[in-house]
Amino acid sequence: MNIGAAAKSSGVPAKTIRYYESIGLIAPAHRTESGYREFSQIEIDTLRFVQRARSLGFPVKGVALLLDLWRDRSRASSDVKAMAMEHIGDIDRKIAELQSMRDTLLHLSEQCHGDDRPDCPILEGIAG
Amino acid sequence: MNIGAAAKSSGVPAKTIRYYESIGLIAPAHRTESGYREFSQIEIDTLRFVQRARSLGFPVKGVALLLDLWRDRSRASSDVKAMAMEHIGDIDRKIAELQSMRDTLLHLSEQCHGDDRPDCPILEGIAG
DNA sequence: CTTGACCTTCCAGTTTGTGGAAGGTCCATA
DNA sequence: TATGGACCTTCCACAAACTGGAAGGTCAAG
Repeated sequence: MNIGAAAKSSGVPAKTIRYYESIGLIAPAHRTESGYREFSQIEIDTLRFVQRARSLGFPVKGVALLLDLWRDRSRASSDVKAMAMEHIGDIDRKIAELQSMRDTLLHLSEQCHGDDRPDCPILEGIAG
Repeated sequence: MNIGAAAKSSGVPAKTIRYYESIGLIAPAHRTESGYREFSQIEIDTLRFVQRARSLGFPVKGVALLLDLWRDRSRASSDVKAMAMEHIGDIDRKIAELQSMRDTLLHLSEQCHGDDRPDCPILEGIAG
């Protein structure tokens, strides 16, 4: 399978596959005589794993760790769970921050007429 | 006021003030004979505005627009409100995405023993 | 043999700063 | 007056995670 087919099959864009290879997240692909990359089913599976882990918000370095655990048949599931819980904590902090922004903005917006007049509690609120 | 005092007074780090100047978000500061930047109270107020708008999650380009509206005494408050509502929409989308990640991760984590055994529904879930 | 869809590498840009090096300035104290 | 420490200056590099585009090679069908 060449990179275009691998991209379609894994959900990771061709450009991104090359990028992942360049940063060492995935192993360098085998090449045909003419230099085209070739991907086996195992490599497609790996790419799909990466894609899913990324879509769960794990940073690329976290995905690298997850890949190591995934391939380590003697891993302890507690190690994986610890990573997941820590990541959930990160997500919770982000949600809380966004929620706080949202609350403030909504509060300010509710006080703003939103008409042709210049009077604007939103700007006043930001100015403090 | 030199840049260090401006930083303390506005909450924007000195390095970041220089950066904002370099990208044109704020006007170039006046300089003393020896080349030090000097900030007036108005500039401190502007920096504080920028700091607050950023902390509400507005991107730098959005802050630039807000600054324009802030300084435009003939603005319509509806323009400001529209920006705020759009930004709230962005935030809502981010929150929803994070919430979805969180739900999936928590669901997988709940199925994982988290002990010494290698069996791990989290990795299985990511692998698909 | 040509054409179009692939593939290759490499460089640049995105966003929002942060860290650090090399060197000039200012003020207080010895 | 000299000197030391805390400022300030510019400039370059790095962070995360890609994405776009240019220039050029390859493959398969008609």
